[in-house]
Amino acid sequence: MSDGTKADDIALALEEAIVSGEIPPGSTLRQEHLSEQFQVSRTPVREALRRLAALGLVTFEPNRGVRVRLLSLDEIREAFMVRAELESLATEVATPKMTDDDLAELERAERRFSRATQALVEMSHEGRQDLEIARDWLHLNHSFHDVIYRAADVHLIERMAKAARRTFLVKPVWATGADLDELFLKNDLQHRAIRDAIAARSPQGARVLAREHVLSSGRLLEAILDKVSAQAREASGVR
Amino acid sequence: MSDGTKADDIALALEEAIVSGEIPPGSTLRQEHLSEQFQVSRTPVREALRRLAALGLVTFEPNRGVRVRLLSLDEIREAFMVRAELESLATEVATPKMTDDDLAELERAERRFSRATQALVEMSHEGRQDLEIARDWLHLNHSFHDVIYRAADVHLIERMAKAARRTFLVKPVWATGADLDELFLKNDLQHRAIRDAIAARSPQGARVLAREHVLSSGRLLEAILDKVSAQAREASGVR
DNA sequence: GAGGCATACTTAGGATCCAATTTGGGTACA
DNA sequence: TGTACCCAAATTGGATCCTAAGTATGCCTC
Repeated sequence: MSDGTKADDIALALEEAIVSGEIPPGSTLRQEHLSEQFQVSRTPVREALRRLAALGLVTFEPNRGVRVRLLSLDEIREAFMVRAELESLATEVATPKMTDDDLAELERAERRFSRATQALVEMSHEGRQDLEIARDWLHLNHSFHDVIYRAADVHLIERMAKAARRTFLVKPVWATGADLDELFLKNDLQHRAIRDAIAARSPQGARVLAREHVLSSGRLLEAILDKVSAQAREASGVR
Repeated sequence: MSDGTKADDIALALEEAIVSGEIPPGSTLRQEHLSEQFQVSRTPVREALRRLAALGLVTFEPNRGVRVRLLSLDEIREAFMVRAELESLATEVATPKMTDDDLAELERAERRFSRATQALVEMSHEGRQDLEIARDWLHLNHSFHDVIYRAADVHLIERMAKAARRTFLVKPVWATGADLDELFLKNDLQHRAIRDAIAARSPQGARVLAREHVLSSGRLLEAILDKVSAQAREASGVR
């Protein structure tokens, strides 16, 4: 019960659980079950669900319950298109506004992300699957862009772009492999290029690079999804 | 109680009332007042408010009530930037997908909007203030873009662009005058240009035109807001 | 034995009730 | 006279209860 109302807390917790894949897409949520899980009555639970419904994470089916939304590949592609437009816009707006402090922070964020990418690639070479490293990678990826948002001071754009971020699940992001390493490294290099363009005070350049970067991330995710489903097919074929 | 739950109905009604300016921005909403207004208990009212809060139309201040969000000029500008990006993206996506039927419908929408613009300009010349005509104009403006969205078949983009549409109020749109006529007519011509680009199967061209069109609409709204506030200043000065 | 209808059970929607927090006014004291 | 404190009224947040809608199960009929 960190802050404010319980409905908000529950909404946050459920959002996290849905986005992280802890609650599988397509499953139906029982209000009573949630209420005893969070040790509250059904009232705040329902208010939280209304919020999630407005965000598009769940759908209400009157008198039948709420269902966790499951996204098609098309919708995931759309989400990346939206992010590409909005993040590139934010980057363009941010470029002239970035102070030296902001640039220094951006560089720190970029370094941290670089290290996370290194760790991910090493992990891939060793054939390990460390969910914590993968989660860190994703989080630091977002952190980089968050620095830009903060400098751009565009609350509405930020809010909508982050809504687009939340539409797809991060759970299946944990396929790695030699074929993907190249894409991961490219992703890392793109951060550097974006920062260079900002440092060079080129709004248009930064914009184009940011756009390409997000679309490239989308292709990376698609490659990962392909690989995951291929592995799943193989596994079921063996069985 | 057209469909589904009362919470949904109330949310729709409140959304309309807020966007239309019927409920003034910055005012606080009393749950009990709303419940007797809609002839229901406070429970569905609160669920409706949660939905509006998730959409960003109102803000919850714990134990203090909900406040209708009031937007700064900066945020209105942001909303138009978002719309410019998303609508141009949708237009680009739609262009190769438009069937002849879609194009015919787009032309009809454009014609209707043209007539609404004519009516608006005539009204301006006669010095009248007809809220119905103005409302029609805005509605038909949206209709034109809705045809494009339908053809593009991009639900997420459409949802987010429409969320951006809803962030600003349409109430102050009712200043007219000779200085604004030019901008209204330009707006109308841009629709024609966009349709021509789509008909010529030029996704990039349509995209650029759509972007410029939305940004131009933003400048139009700013001009209107300027005029309205100037008139308000004059009125209070006279008094 | 299969299909349809009725009934019981499950679950969501909505109303009412209680608790907790805020705010405004009034009073007492410096 | 101004300020601080306290109490009461108003209002929201949350819990419980009731109703209605939907689903499943079982019985009856063909």
